[in-house]
Amino acid sequence: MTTKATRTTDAAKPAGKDPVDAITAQWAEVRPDLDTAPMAVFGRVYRVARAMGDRIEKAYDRFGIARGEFDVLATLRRSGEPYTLSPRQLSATLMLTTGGMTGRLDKLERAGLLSRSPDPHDRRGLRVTLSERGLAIVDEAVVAGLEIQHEALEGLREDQVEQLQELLRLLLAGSTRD
Amino acid sequence: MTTKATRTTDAAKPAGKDPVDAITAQWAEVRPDLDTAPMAVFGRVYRVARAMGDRIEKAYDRFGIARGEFDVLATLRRSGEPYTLSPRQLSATLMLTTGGMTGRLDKLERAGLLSRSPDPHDRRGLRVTLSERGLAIVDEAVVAGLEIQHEALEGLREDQVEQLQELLRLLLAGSTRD
DNA sequence: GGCAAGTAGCTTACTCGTAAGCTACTTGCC
DNA sequence: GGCAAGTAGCTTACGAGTAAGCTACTTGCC
Repeated sequence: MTTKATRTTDAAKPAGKDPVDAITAQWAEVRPDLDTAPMAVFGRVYRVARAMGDRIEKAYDRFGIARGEFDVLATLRRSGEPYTLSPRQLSATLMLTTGGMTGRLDKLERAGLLSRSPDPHDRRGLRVTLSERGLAIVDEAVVAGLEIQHEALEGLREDQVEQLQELLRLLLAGSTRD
Repeated sequence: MTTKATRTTDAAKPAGKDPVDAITAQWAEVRPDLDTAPMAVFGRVYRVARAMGDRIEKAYDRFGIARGEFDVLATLRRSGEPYTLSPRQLSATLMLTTGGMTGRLDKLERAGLLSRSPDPHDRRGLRVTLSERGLAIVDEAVVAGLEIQHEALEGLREDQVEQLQELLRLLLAGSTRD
């Protein structure tokens, strides 16, 4: 299945030029000594992340939550019943400072999507629990988000998605090792 | 990386589990009705973007610039001599509001890496020009950044990088169309 | 030529994140 | 048991972005 576009810049593969091609071409012109291949890879990664982040943010709008707030609800949701975690677990999972988590929890608690209660076993700690409304909203929102993501993958065949998956796994490993 | 996580070519799902696998597995448990494949793709994209952003930010530290500031300098640099663009062109290219661009230019001008001068043909406008120091710094910083990115790609063979490139091109197209 | 509409860049108010420091509580060691 | 060190969550100060509104200038149309 490897119809790989080995030849660098011929009329090889389907995809046309995109903004990242324009940028790397400009670099090649002014700094021909640089190997711009990595730039093209990560440039596209950044743009996909940003574009999809914006789209999904917009999809969550109608549920009255921002993306970071969805992430909190989703982390609680996927932890399973009783949908309870500590602020510490949440901030660790979401790679957020504890101060940032305090803010998100404040907003979500005010909106009635979760509640904070004292941890019965550790008086320093709290237990954050999804409310019924929070559960309902996250269960709808996750579907809405997946739909957006699914659409973005429509241009890829099944086997290409799998291939991409494997390559991204390697890329993530390389990007986070040490 | 460690030993031989590079046996990607066979039926065997090669690379070991990563945090994204854990998340999708959790979702599969509590919501077996969902197709979590898109989540796995974009989850890795987000994580790569964030991890590499952090690394590169750190690499630019020694040049005294933040990543967003590098982007401004880089846009000027790759535009070629005389390294001059308008704030409007910069904010459009970098997908930044004009207010945000004002702030970045303020910082960079204060640091002596660029200068603002009136546009001789349009008295509303400005021309932003890279200073000699700005040029020197961006030329060093771009190499430092590429080095980080190159390292992150070490776990991939040449042909895998090309394949990834093509797939990301499709993904970006799907993520930004409409 | 004159005026409405558009554009360039800056300012202001606000949001959401971090870093660092605080208090309260728990843990480990003697 | 008692105390130093560690941990949980909140607060404060700050940074960097957006959205919206401002002034100054340009453009297009009559």
